[in-house]
Amino acid sequence: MLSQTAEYALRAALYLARSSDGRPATAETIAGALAAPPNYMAKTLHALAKAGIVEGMRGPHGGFRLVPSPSELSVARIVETFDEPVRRGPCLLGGRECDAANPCGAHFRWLGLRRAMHAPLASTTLADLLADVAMELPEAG
Amino acid sequence: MLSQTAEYALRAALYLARSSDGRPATAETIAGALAAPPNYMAKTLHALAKAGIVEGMRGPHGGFRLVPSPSELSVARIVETFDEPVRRGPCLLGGRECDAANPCGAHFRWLGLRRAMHAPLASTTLADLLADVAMELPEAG
DNA sequence: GATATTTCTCATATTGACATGATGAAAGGG
DNA sequence: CCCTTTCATCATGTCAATATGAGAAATATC
Repeated sequence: MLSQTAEYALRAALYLARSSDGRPATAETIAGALAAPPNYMAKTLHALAKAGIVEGMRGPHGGFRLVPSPSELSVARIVETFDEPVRRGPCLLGGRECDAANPCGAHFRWLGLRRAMHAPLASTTLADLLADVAMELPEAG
Repeated sequence: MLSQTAEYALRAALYLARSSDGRPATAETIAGALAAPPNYMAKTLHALAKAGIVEGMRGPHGGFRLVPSPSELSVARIVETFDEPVRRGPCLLGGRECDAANPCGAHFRWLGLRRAMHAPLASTTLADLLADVAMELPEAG
């Protein structure tokens, strides 16, 4: 359903949303809490930073901070940083290219299906996912 | 959104649904019409056969035939032959495993989102996708 | 039963996502 | 100014999905 990288990114964003106590969290801390590969998590967080979803701060007491408010940050925005939503290519019914101006016979039905799948991603925010969660992190040992 | 293999399979099934004139279509014919790699298409069709979605018949005038009626064949059934829908693994909020009996804080919201994404696949049939299409194939000149 | 056709199956390349490791650049504390 | 901490970047390795190729098994036609 989601690529591994996109899921790491979503988990990291959820972590940051829960730990919004002012202090940024380091890539290593996040990776440790999420049982994710530290180096890969760092790379993923950097990609989120380039997309403006998180902000990276270097030096002691540095780390990553969530930029948008969780209630303003959709799951779709995180996922689309890594998984391309539109698949350019031949249309469902044959070999040729297919778009709105030159649609194949299944173009609009297929588009509708894809949109229906995408809609929940766009309408769900981090705050929605965390609605059942108390907004603190357990202290690590 | 879909793996390449699953998309080949969906296209092949749509091709068979349109060309349901009694005669089976060979893997080569289908691959040619869909601009797909012939050998890979054959392999994909075989996987569909093992899933009971198509039937393969060997020998002259053999080929592949769609088994269920297009109106009874959901896109989900085709896609799930190749893309595993359930992702076992650590939960969204942390490193531990997470299920209905021992849910993480985002378990049910996340489950709801995944179900919302899956529902259109399950409720859309091949007949739905082909609703705008005349049920004949153009003759290959 | 010989032959052509076509699926079925195995073996092997290629490619991109996933992951790891090392180094460079910025920022705070002494 | 030096040292530590941390992000930023580059180089490389691993592996599953994708793709290719060749041969074996089955079936219709003659």
